[in-house]
Amino acid sequence: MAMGEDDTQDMPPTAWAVLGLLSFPGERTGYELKKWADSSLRFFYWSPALSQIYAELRRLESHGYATSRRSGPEEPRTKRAYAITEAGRAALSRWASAAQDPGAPVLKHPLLLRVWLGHLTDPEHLRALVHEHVARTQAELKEVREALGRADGVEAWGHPQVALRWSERRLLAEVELAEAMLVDLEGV
Amino acid sequence: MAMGEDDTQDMPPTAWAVLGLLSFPGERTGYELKKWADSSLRFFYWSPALSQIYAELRRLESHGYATSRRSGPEEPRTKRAYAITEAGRAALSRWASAAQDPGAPVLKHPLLLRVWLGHLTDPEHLRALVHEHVARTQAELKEVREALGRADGVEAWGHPQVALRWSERRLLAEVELAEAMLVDLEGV
DNA sequence: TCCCACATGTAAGATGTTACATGATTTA
DNA sequence: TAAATCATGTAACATCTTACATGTGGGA
Repeated sequence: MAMGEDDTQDMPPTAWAVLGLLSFPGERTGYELKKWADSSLRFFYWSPALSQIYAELRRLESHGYATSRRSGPEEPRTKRAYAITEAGRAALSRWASAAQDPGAPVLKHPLLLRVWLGHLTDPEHLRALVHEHVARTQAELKEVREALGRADGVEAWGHPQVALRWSERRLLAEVELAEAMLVDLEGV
Repeated sequence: MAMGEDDTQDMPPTAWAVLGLLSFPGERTGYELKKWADSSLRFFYWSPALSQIYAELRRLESHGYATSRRSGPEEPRTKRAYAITEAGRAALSRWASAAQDPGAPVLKHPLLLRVWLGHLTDPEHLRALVHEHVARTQAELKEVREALGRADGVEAWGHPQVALRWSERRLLAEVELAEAMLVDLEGV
C-alpha cells in the first residue's frame, strides 16, 4: 500500500479532527462521535454539525482512512460504526507531524462584538450580557471538569487530558477577563 | 422611514461587524475597512476576506444601511467610500441592544488539535509548535498595543478601547496557558 | 523603471448550517 | 403509550475563501 498518493494536506481541518476522534481505541457511529465532539473537542476546537460529521466520515472512507461496518443482527439497532484504518493512522500521523505551522487560533467572540459597539447600547444591558457570559463560562467549566473526570485513569489518554486541562485553565481565564472588563466598563 | 420592515436579525454577524466598522465617524473604502479589521476586529472577532467585505458593503447598501459615493476628480484615485445611514445606525443599535443572548464564543485552536493528537507525534516537535505559538502570540500582543496606542486619546473610542484591552489581557493569558501546557507536556 | 501599496471586483468552489424526513428503542 | 434518545441521511442554502483579472499612483 502507498504509491505516490500523498493526501496529507488536502482535507479540511475538520476531516482531520474527525479522523482524530477515530484514532482512539474502539469504533463508533457518527452519532457517538458528535456527542464526543460536543463534550471535548468543542472546548478547544469546535464541534461540527451532525450532518457534517456524517459527510466527513464518508469522505474519510472514500480516502481509505476509515472503514465502516453495518451492525448485524447481534445489535438491536441498524447503525454504521466507523474505525480508522492503518492508512488513516499513517496519514493522521503525517498530518500531525507536518513541519508546517498549524496556523493562528481563530476566535469569534460575539460578546466582544457587542462591547466594541458599546456606544450604541445601554451600559446596563452591556453589563448584563457580561454577567450572562460569566455564568455560561462557569457552566462550561463544569463540563470540562466532568470530561476530565471521565478521562482520568483511561490508558493512553494523556494528550487529550492535556488539551482538556488547557481548556479548563482557559475558561478560568475567560472568567477573569470578563471580570476585568466589567471594571473597565465602569470608566466608560 | 420604518414601516413594518424590521431586518434586525436577518444578516450574518459579519454584516453587523462591517456596519459596526462604519459606525465610527468618517467614511471609508472597502480596502481601508479591511486594514482596520486586520488591526483590531480580528483580535476578538476575526477579519473577513477583502472580497467578502466588498460583498457585505453591497448588502448593507441594498438594505439602505449604508450609502456609497464614488470619489470625484478632487481625489487622485477612483474609489468608493461608504458611510453609515441613519437607518443603518438605528438597525445596528437595535441589533446591539437585542435581548437575545449573543451566543457562545467560538474558538478554533489548531495547536490544541495537534496537542490533543499528541500520541501520534514526536514530543520534541510538539514542544516546538508550542514555542512557535508563544512567539506568534507575543507578536500579536505587540500589534494590539500599537492599536491601543492609536486609539488612545481619540474621542468616543472608549468601547473599542475596552475591547482592545480585553484582547491584550487575553493574549497575555494565552502565553501563560501555553507555558502551563508545556509543563503538563513533560508529564506525558 | 520597477515594485509596492492602493483599489475594486468576479467566479468558482469549499465549507458548513438548518430544516426536513424517517424510523427504531428505551424509559418514564 | 408517550416522550426522549438513538440513528442516519438528504436537500437547500448561506457563508466564506482563493484565485483571478485589472488598473492607478507613489516612491526607490
